[in-house]
Amino acid sequence: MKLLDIGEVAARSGIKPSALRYYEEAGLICSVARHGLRRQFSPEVLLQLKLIAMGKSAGFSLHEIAGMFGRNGLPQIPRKTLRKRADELDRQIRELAALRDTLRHVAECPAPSHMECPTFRRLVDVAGKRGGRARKAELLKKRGQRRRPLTAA
Amino acid sequence: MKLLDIGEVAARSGIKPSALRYYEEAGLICSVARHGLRRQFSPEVLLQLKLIAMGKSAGFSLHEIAGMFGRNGLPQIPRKTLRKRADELDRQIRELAALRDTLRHVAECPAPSHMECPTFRRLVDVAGKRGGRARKAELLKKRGQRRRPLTAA
DNA sequence: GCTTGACCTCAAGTTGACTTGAAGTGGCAG
DNA sequence: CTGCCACTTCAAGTCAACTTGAGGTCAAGC
Repeated sequence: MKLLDIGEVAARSGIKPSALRYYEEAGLICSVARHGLRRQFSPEVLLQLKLIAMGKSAGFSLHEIAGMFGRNGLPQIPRKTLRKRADELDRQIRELAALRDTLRHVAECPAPSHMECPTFRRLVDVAGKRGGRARKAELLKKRGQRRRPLTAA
Repeated sequence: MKLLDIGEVAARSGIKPSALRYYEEAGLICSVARHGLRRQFSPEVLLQLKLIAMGKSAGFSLHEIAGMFGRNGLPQIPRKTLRKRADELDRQIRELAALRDTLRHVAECPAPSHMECPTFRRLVDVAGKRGGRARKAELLKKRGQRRRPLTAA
């Protein structure tokens, strides 16, 4: 199993070396050795990076992701928590789908003002309904964080 | 149509007054009048805020969202762009679904190391396949932004 | 053996999205 | 008329997630 140095990992993952060092510092990934000064990564890290990218895309902070995948990059948290996360993702997926449908609708709809188009209002409402209460509770609880970078970048 | 002052909007939307002012400053919403010094918002703004929340949840930056919904909070951009956005959302939804499935799988799977579980690997791979090329191109193009906060907060 | 270039560390800077604090304003209840 | 209190502005602070820059290391090719 040959090792990769940081430039190689960067090239294959599309993540800059500086970010990779930052991730290592943050405990999200770890290099398995050094060649001189140079970090050597196992190819495994590419999979971990994919997981990290997925997590970021899902709106989790690096800190949360770090907590999600323990030491070796494999998830090591209570099943219950995992299921809760999955449920949250379901909610988020529904919202995104609503936004997507809204955009598609707007792209087609010839109405002069969307605010008056019933289809538009219904679409927007859909997003709010599901989990509205839960969302509010979460808001009150989490005062002051959850910036959630969207990634995809 | 009665107007709301900022505290009222904050209470109904769950967004702090300071953030609302910030959004106004950024051109995402606008107050329709002043009562003394106090901003007065049309109830319409609540719908706009919902759209903004959806956009944030979808991973768009406030700047992007501002570009998405013009002046009065209604989308005013080329249909083609809207459709492209919708397609991007589709991709993102697929990724989130993959992450969700991965989490659910991990919550159930009794394998000692997930990295060795074929189901796990397949799930993770799914996310990467679709749009890998497109993603890379975007990366090269957008150097240096797209931090994407996740919101949902 | 010398250069080169990809790596290293560490501190400081950047960006986006807000929040916080100080100092002021003004409508309205008493 | 007097307070009060929710609002106002503006500057500065904060936090996450990186990036940038200065100054240094070292293995490999010439």
